[in-house]
Amino acid sequence: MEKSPGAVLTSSPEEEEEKAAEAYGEEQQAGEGAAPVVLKKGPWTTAEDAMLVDHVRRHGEGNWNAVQRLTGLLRCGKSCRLRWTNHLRPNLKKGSFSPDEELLIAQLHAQLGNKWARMAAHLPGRTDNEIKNYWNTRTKRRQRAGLPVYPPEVQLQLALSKRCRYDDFSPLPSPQLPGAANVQALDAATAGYTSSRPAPLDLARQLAVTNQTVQFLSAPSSPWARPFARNAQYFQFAHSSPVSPSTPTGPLHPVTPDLSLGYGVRSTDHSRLAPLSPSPGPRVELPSNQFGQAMPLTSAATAAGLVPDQHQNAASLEKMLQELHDAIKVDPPAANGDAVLERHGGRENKSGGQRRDDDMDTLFDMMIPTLNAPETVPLPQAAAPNHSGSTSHHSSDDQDPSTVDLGVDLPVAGGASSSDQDWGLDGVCQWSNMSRIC
DNA sequence: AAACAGACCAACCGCAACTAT
DNA sequence: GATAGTTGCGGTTGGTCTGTT
Repeated sequence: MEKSPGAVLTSSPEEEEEKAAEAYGEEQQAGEGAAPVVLKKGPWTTAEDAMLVDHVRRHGEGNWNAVQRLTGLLRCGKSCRLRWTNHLRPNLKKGSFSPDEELLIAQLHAQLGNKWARMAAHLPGRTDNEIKNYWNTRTKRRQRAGLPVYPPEVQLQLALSKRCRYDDFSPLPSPQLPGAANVQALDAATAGYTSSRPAPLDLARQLAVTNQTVQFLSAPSSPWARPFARNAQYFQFAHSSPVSPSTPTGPLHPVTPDLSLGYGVRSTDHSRLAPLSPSPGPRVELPSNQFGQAMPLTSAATAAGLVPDQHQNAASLEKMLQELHDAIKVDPPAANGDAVLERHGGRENKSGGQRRDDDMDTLFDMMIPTLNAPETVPLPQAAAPNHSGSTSHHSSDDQDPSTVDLGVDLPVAGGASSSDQDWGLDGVCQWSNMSRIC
């Protein structure tokens, strides 16, 4: 919105300017010992803006309480600072947020919580107030609709970071980065881990760089991989013949949450964001709650439709998962029952395998609320606002990042349909296109 | 056309951290 | 170390705009 600063004034800006000038003159005449100046509140006038800009031009930023004294502007220092930082300072980017910015905000919020100023530092030209307003309105709307607050990519990252407690939580790769740079960014994001633990992005990175299609022709031997197989209908198999979502006989639904594009980049948004690879080569697809339309498939039907040349891919993925499985152990449940994933060199202990399996189930549950009943995937328009998704309120300000538990409450949609609707491929219900759906 | 609801935005308030004396 | 002043941040409020009924 580009509202005029004086839009809500009961008097015109000119009148306000006149009043300000009068007050300024009176104050000058009154001199020392005069009654305390009654500072003005409310929207700023263009004249006040001009005075403030002129002051900053002369004296620079800071020392805001001196503005009133030096210019006669009837505003407190706080108000001056706010006006300057939010509206008058140069290089401010006005207008609505771009899809990239929206995604970055989601990522940053997942990472930082309500740290608007720190988020603004990652968004040049944007103010904390702007980001805060944006997030609050979008979040409120989505919660009311029972939709997940975070995009699926961010949910996955949250799921991984929530299940695994690490020494740090590295910056996310920028969605603006081109594909190769994103892989580098992922590397950079994981490179700072000095402990023996894996970086939280490792799983996704491995999946991203594997660059292979996946398939499950039979139940995987690894319990770690079973959830993937159980939800195989949510994987895309790039090697197979293209299966149209509308193809009645198509066993697979081409969902495309492409982690290889860096967290937060939907592969369905290639027009907006650079893909990892310039060529549409085969890639691993992770489960997603994105649906172009309803696909009431069962895993059995999915498996029945697999083509033989995908067998090798399944083995490849399973091998990769097994390696990951071997590299991670699960601590005994904490007091609160949370399992803690940690790296270790040996094989799993007796109970670890089951818990890893549970972890992956949990991950899928968080990612895809419909997984437990895929046959009931409703039509996109059947939103079910029966769950108040919640954002974590990170009240523990400035916690030591080495100990911070990014316990963001994953805003899982209560209704199976909500995520379908929200992250649909038709552009109607995308993250960045929510403004008028409720 | 009017009423209403929701979205959007600017600005205020209180608090905490920081800095100077 | 205590105090006052300043700055920054996050939560909240209130006004306007816009779409819907």
